[in-house]
Amino acid sequence: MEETYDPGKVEPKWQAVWKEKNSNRTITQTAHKKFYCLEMFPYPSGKIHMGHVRNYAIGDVIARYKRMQGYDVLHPMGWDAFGMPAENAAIKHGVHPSQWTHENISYMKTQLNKLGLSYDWDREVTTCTPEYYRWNQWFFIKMLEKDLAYRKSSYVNWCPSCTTVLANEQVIDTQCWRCDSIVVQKELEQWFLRITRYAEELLAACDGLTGWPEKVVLMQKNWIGKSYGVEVDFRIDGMDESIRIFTTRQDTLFGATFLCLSPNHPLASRLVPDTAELETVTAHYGKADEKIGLFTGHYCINPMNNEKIPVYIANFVLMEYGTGAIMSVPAHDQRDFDFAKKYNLPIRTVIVPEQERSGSEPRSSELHEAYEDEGVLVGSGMFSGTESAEARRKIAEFIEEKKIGKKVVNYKLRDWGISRQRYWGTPIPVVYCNSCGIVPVPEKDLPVILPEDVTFTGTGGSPLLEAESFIKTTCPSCGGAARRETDTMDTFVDSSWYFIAYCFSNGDIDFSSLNGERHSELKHWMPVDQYIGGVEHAVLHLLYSRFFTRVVRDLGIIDYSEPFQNLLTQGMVIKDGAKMSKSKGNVVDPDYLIDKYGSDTSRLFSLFAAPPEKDLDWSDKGVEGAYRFLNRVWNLVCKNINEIKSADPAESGVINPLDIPEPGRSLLRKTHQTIKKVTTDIEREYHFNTAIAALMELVNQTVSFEPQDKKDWLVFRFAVENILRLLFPFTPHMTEELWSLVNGQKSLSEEAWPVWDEETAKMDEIELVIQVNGKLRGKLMIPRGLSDEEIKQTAMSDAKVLEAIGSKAIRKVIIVKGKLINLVIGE
RNA sequence: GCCGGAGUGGCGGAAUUGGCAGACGCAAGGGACUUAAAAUCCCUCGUCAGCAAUGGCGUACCGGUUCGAGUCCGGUCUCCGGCACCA
Repeated sequence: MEETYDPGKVEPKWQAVWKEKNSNRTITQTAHKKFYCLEMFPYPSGKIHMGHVRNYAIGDVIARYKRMQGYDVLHPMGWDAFGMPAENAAIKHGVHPSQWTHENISYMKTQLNKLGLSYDWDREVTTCTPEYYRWNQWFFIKMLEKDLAYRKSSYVNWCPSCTTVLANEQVIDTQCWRCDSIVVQKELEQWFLRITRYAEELLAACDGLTGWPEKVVLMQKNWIGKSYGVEVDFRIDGMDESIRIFTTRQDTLFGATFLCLSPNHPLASRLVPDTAELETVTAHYGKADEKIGLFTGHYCINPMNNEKIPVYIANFVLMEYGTGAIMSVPAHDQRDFDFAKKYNLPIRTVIVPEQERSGSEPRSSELHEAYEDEGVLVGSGMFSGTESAEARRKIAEFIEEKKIGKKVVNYKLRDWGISRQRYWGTPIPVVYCNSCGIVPVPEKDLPVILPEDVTFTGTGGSPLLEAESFIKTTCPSCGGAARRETDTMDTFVDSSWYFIAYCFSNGDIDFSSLNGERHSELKHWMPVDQYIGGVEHAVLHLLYSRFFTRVVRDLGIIDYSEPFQNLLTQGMVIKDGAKMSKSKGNVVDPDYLIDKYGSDTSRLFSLFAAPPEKDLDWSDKGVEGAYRFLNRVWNLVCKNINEIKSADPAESGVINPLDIPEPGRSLLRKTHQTIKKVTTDIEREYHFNTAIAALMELVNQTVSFEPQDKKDWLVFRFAVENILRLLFPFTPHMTEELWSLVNGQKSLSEEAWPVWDEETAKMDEIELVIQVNGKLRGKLMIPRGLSDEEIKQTAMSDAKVLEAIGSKAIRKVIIVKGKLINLVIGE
């Protein structure tokens, strides 16, 4: 019976058993409590990395733990399968993106199964299949109907050599990541989703995200970026035209000494007809290095004091935020200050710190930098003497009364541009007809299939531009000749609703003909109870998903607004002080690790080395330690298997602690304490590292226990059975094998999570810590339930304590029940 | 610059509500077993003083509150993350 621990034998065996028994299938019983456990699905890049192992190990422990607790668990997995790398592989190696992607998926799926992850593969989704992406198109059509999708012209990163648009992430230091050409800004017609319609709701609901890390909620809030301010019209002198500016600092309006327009502002080209001149500023638009300005020759009138101030075009003014025009108050804004210094413009102080309020004169000459803090207004007409915050309120009122502007709320959040000039993505389902214009593809004609028969050159933009049979179509409206949209969707669209797709049984996604049963499936499983993934998605993916969930809600499909009840952002896997990455050459290959130690060891180490939300420092020696521990457990069971089996299982669960002498009694107590500790550690923010540490303590104590008689063996068996149950979610294969040796037929995956008995878990005696003036002076074992006076007398009987007290008088006695006594003595 | 987070042994990390600092693991040193090695087992392991019992010091730094502070408050330093010309 004394076999050595061989994960290479044990792990495939149990993976086959689980598959055969279909242990991981989703059971939907609406009367049961449900738990939807979801890990972020991977991009099928080729192989999984340690970050995946960590992410999925965390999710698998939670899923298995919840199943043992009697929940119906939904634990699905899928593939975020559209995207650039597949297209690059096509260009580089001549393999079709579809083939490349599906081969990767197939390999990575075997890797995930080798890790023993308990996914219900019946619900697998792959976003590059027509069955999946048709719903991207369907949602897009629905959003068009609701005016949530629209087309507009905007500036994008354009590589003139590859003739394609680049995502921001693909622009490295103003150069194209592929060909190193200088990327230029180009105005293009693009499709947008109107996420800004939900800006206020998305922001307000942030406060309800109590199951999310505060940091992530804050990042979402900052990204949405709400601010309160005013818009004010400045009339252009000598023209029947005015410029509308936005500011949050209307308290500084009297300090405006010039006005700046974005080079992309519609008025810019009218005020500066010389395009060459305007181009000198435009070329530096949005670049943080230097401030470039151009005087337009025009002036406008500050409506607060009727002052004439010059109008500039300035490269640092963003067209995308506010109105694309600002008033410049160099005394109280560092950017305006820098600009004023460069172009020799006046600087006028209108806010002074509180302590300088008494009769201060404006002191523009002294300023070395802008004073951006709050203060008291000076030189501001009827508002002088008012404190900043109060002045902002009053001036906003004044502006509205005089009808020179209005109060506004602004958001940094912009509409989501989803057009990509790439092949490997969801075709945007619209056609362009010469007579009807933009026509959506009717629902019945979906999906618009991405053609497979295209050529990849890497130049000349998307291969779809050359696919005449795809492009040429007929207008659904008039039947005339029409051209298809050749842009595809941003892949973030795919991942914005995949968690809803998993709720359909058998992977049979269908939003358009929801009957009662299908509806109730969605209702039953949504929202996700626990979502787990990397913090790098803290803004985009999570925000898009929150947006999409609301759109789906407003289509009447679900009645939840928030997709993810609880969010766990796991830390990175670090080795030698840096994130594991191919370029750093510090990767550990999961395949190698599984071959050498098995997946149980790999899982255990990645869960033990750090709490999930923190970065994990990889240590090869630490992995050895995890492997050693599993060997200890293995030997603990195998070396004692006959004695364990002969202890009656019916009795071992109901041992009366009073019948057991020490040290068996102590082991029994430890077992109950460990059940409690592991359970509460998992419940408390998934602190698996301390849960595993507690199990190691129990294993150590069990190993050193030497049973003397039958009662002792009952205690031993009880400890062993609980070690296996508690360890099962972490290392399912090894514990299944040992469980089958100890307990026969029933699989551990069908067993319940153990419960502890509070009374047995309690110590007979407590250790009393004795302090004198807060310093540790002694420890004593005392019976539970002594009175305060008895505790004091006991403490005072200790020789070391008496010595520490000496002849001094006791002034005060502080007793913490069951823990500590502090004797406070005089000097 | 703004907004977060974190600083605990040689290392990863524990310490649940203000109550024994360093659980558990790794590394290191010593020993047992062995012809030998691996594996395994036992002991030591914050720091200073001491043969020892024991005592002093110690959770980035300075100060405060408290009978008592890794934990709370004020200030300083360092590191990490996010955003960044958002008017």
